[in-house]
Parts: sequence; C-alpha cells; structure tokens
Amino acid sequence: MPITIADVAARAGVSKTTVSRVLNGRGELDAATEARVRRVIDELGYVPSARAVSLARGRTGVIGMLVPSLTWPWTGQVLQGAVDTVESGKYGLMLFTCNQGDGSMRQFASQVDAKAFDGLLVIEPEGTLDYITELHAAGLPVVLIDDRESRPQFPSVATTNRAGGRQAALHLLELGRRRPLVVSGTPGFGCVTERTEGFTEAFAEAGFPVPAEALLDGDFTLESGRAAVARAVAGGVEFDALFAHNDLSAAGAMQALGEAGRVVPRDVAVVGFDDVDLAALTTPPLTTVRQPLREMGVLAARMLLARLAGEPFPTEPVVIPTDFVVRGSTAPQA
Amino acid sequence: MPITIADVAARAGVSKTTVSRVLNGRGELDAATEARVRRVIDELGYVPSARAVSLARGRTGVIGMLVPSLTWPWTGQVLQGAVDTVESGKYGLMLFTCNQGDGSMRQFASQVDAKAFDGLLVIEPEGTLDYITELHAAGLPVVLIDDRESRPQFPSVATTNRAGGRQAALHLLELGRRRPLVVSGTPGFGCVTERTEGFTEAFAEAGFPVPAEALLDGDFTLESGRAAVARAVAGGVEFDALFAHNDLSAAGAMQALGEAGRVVPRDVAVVGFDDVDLAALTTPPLTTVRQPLREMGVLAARMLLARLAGEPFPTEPVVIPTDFVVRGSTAPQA
DNA sequence: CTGAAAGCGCTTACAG
DNA sequence: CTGAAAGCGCTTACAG
Repeated sequence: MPITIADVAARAGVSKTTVSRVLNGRGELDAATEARVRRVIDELGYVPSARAVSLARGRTGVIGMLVPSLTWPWTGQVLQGAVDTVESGKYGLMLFTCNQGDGSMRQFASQVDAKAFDGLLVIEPEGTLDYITELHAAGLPVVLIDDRESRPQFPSVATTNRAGGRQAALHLLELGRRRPLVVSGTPGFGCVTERTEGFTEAFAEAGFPVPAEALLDGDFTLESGRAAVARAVAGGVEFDALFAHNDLSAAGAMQALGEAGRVVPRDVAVVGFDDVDLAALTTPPLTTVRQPLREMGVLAARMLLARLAGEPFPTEPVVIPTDFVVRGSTAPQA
Repeated sequence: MPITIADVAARAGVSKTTVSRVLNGRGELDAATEARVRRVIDELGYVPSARAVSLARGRTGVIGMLVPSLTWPWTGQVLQGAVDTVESGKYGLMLFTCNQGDGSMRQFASQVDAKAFDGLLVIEPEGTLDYITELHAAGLPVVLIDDRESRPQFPSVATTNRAGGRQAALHLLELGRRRPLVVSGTPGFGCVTERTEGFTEAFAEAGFPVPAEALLDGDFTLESGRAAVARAVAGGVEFDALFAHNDLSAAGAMQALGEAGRVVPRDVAVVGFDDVDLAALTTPPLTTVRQPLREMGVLAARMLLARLAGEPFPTEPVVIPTDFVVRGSTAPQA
C-alpha cells in the first residue's frame, strides 16, 4: 500500500538507483530524466521511508536531548531553542529526561546502545556526567549545555556564571549591602561553584568576605529557597542581602523573608539568576542575572549539527555572556 | 566495528534466526541454547540496532508529540507526563513544536510522511486541527490533549473546562461579585469556548448575565491579560471580578489592575486557570482552576501505547476533572 | 548518464 | 527445537 522507491522507478521507467540520485541530488542526470522522475514523485506523493534511509545510510537523522526535568521553568527555553534549530537542520529531536531516576537512565542508555540517534545534547543531569563523558569518549558527538568548568575537554555551551555572580555582588555592594546570604543550587554542578565563587570573590575583594555560615546549599527548588532562609533566620545569621542561584529559589526565599517579617528590599535586597518569566512577577519584581537560555539551546544544537555535517567541534567552550536585570527587589533605599 | 546479530550468532554457534528468537522471546528454544546465546550477548554487550529493527518490523518504536510552544508554563507538565509514560513503554519520544509557524509544520509533515513515528500525541496547535484530523483519518494513531468538543470522534484526553468555568463563577457569586470581566484564551480553541460558556451560564442562571462588553479576547499571554484590563478600564466597563482563561494572563491582568489603582481582591476578585507554579507566587496568590496537566499527559500517552499494542481506542473522550484552588486573590472582604 | 547487484542489520514465514 | 532464505526500503560502489 505505501509507495516505495520501486513504485516510482517502475512508473518513471528508470532504475531505483536513478530515483535515488534524483532524491539526493547526486551524480549527473539527464535533465529530462530528472524532470520525469520528479513528476512521478509528485504524482505519487512519494516520500522516502525514514526507517529505510537510516538503515542504508547508517545514520538516523535524529538528535537526542537529555534534560533533567521539564518542569523546571527554564528548561522550556533551552529546549525551544534546540528544537527550532534541530528542526531547521532537517533532523528530529528525541527527548529524554531523568525524571524517573535510574529507570530513566536505563531507558536512555538502551536507546544510546541501539544507536537511536546520531548526536546528543545534554543539560547536565545531576550525577550522570561520568556516563556522558564515556559516551563522548566512545565516539558519540555530544554537546553539553551549561556546566562549564567541570570538564574543559568537553564540547559545551556555557554562560558566564562567574561573571554573573560577580555582577550580582557588585550591584549589592553598590547599594551598601555588606552581609549577603547565598542560597546556592545543587552542590556539584559546575555552574553552582562558579556563581558562588564569582559572588564571594567580589565581596572579599571589597573587604567584606562572606562567612561560611552565610553560604547555604539549596537545590534550585522554590522550597530550598524557603528552607535556606528559615535555617539562616533560626540560626541567627545576620544578613541584609540575598543572592540565590536561580529565580525559583529566590522566589521561595522572598516568601520565607516575608513570613519572617523581613521587608524586601528594605531589610534584605534580593538577586536571583535566570530571568525566567516568574522573575518579573514576584513582589517586588526580582532583580536577576539573565541567562541567555534560548540562545544557548540554539548554539548547542548548531554546534552539534555542524559536527554531524563533518565540521570539527570548537576546542574551547563557547560562552554566551549573562545580562543583569535590575528590578524592585534591589531598589535603593532612601 | 559495531557488533551485529551475525557476530553473536557466529560466536554462539547458532543461526541469526535463533539469536533473534532469544532476543524477542519467540518460539520454543532449547534452554541450553538460549543460555549460551544470552551469555554471548552479555559478553559482547550486544544491543540490536534500532534502525535495522524498525525497518524489519515496519515500526519505529517512536511516538511523535506536537506541542504549540515549550515556553508556555504548563506545556512542561503535560510533556513530562507523556515522556515518563512513553519511556516506561520502551518507546522514544520525538518532539515537534509549531514555534516557527509554517516552516515548523512543513518539517513536521515531512517527518510524518517519512513515517518517522508510529503514533502521535498532540496538544492542539492553533489552526492545525484539520491537518491532524487528516492524519488520523489516514490511519495514524493520534491522541489529542485538551481540545475536547471540537471533534468528538477524535480520541482525546480532556479536562472539565466547562465545569471549571462554572466552578470559578459559583465561587465569585458566593463572594457576592456580580459584574465579572472575562479574559479568554485564543478564540477558536475548544477549551476557550467551554470555559467561557461554563462561566457565563452560571452567572446567567444566578440572574446576572455577563454583558458582551465584559467578554474580552486574549491569547493566553501575560501581555494579553494586561491589555484586556487596560481596554476594559479605558472603555469604562465596570467590574468587581475577573476570570482569566489561564494563570499567566491572570497575572498580567493583576499587574494592570494594580497600575489602574484597583486593589485585588478588595476591588476585583481574580480567578485564573491551570494552577501553574506561578499561581502561588503572585501577589496576592492566585485562586485558580487546577488542570490535571501531568495526568493528562500520562493518560494520553497510555492510550496511545495501548493502541499501538493492539487495543482499541476508547470511543469517548477521556475526561479528568479540574480542581478548584482558593487563594488570596479571592479572599472574602469583611 | 544509467543500471544491476550487494549491502545496511534485523525479522519472519517456510521447512525440516 | 533450529536454520536457510527472502524481505523490509533504501544507498552505494562498481560497471558500462
């Protein structure tokens, strides 16, 4: 029932080889022959089967993308950038998440082993970097998004986490804040280390080193922001500013501050990271370090596509700088 | 270099047929033979090539999913539910969006024609329902998410949009509100019609029909919520309540209300739709109709997987009811 | 400029 | 219980 290249060949009175040549634009073809074959293709509405093409060519035409969770507010932006780019490169995008823990990774691994895609885009999922590194070493083209300095030999797209942390610090210092609380993201992520370092270095250089008790581990969730503030307040830590590693935990922190009777920005000036939609909607609106999320997705996908087209990977991580967006949560106090 | 079924067969001293039988658990096999083949498979780390399997079997093992945009805050939830389910069904999920308009749809269509997936999950993208209907009619198993009453013959997962609209209305009526403004989603979507109808019917039944001037078209964006309120205020429309078709436009509406000097909930009680994370974080927190987003993704994927496993589709749309979440934006006034 | 044939790596009747 | 052979629908040397 479904028409194949053989049907086209028969109807056009040529060999399958010739039809294939027309399809792929390879070799010199008689113009009349080519026109005739094209006409038949149109008449029949023939489209080559992706299954057969991929087996014959030894490539799938699919790019895999592994993402930690789709419910994080910024994942959508990166993903959208990647999907758009992959799509215009005539590839398909196969999506995987680590949402179900080990089960997910097993499923993902089985698709890798089955060679279900030609290249991989990864937003580093907690604790799988070693596995991804193996894949890369085994020859699967991989581009990592975000986690920059942990494996410099890895093709990756990053943003200026360290500079972003520094921007946040300089802004708070300028406002006269001297005792910041830092609510970090999940420990172990390269971006987490960098953001904290950029931030604390700037404070230290200004003569106000951040004490260890003011550095609190979070995990990028709303709840972790709340919990960190609650812990700090309960522990008697004094602070007049707060830097969170993402907007979501900053929003959680602001809620907890409100519950603790601290007014933002009067008592505590708050800076987040990411600039997701939510940031403009908190009360007060959140000052934040803007990550070029969509752009990172686009660039990572472009690098991978270029690689699959035969070009070499860049040897250095590609870095897209962060922006700084000032809003009400750090409004200067009269 | 990559090992094939032939390598396994040779090393185990059996035919490829036998290896295939072990792999797929088909036919009676001598226990010793099977054990030997399994051992060789393990030793060699052999995994069948997805490309070859799909060509031989005539199926891809992939499910396509078409989504309007990944940057809408609720898409992630539905998608996550679908991905998790598809994954545990041993299928892959190929993601498509309509983000680039016609170009996207062309790319999507070419993958459909190439039979790059066995079944399709769709969150109805504006204006492509006819095309999807064709695909369904042409034999591609399709499950639609959300847009319920526009094509009753379509396998779909929906939620109680009409009942949700009614819940919102009854809640506002109970609070003594009589002149609601409705900020609808993109016109033409089935859910939009239903939400408005459920809402206006309840008001009419209570003796307070909603005038046409209070029904404003939006498009689910933050900006459309702002714009609608601005229009109503400028037009002199009087209102003491607002029902928005999603949380994002409700948030936009609340911003515009603030700018217009109207206090929520004192002057205007606001109800949204969806219950995305954002809803709990607006000021005041947003009362909203909760959609079972993740559950809808899970169920739609299950229906499709069951269908691909040979079971028939349910003949009726499957409906998961909405919930109603009361928060500060409709707090009773003393 | 064009075609016959082999091959991609599996599955599946068909035989035994 | 097991295997030889054909077939899935293309691409790609190899010949002419």
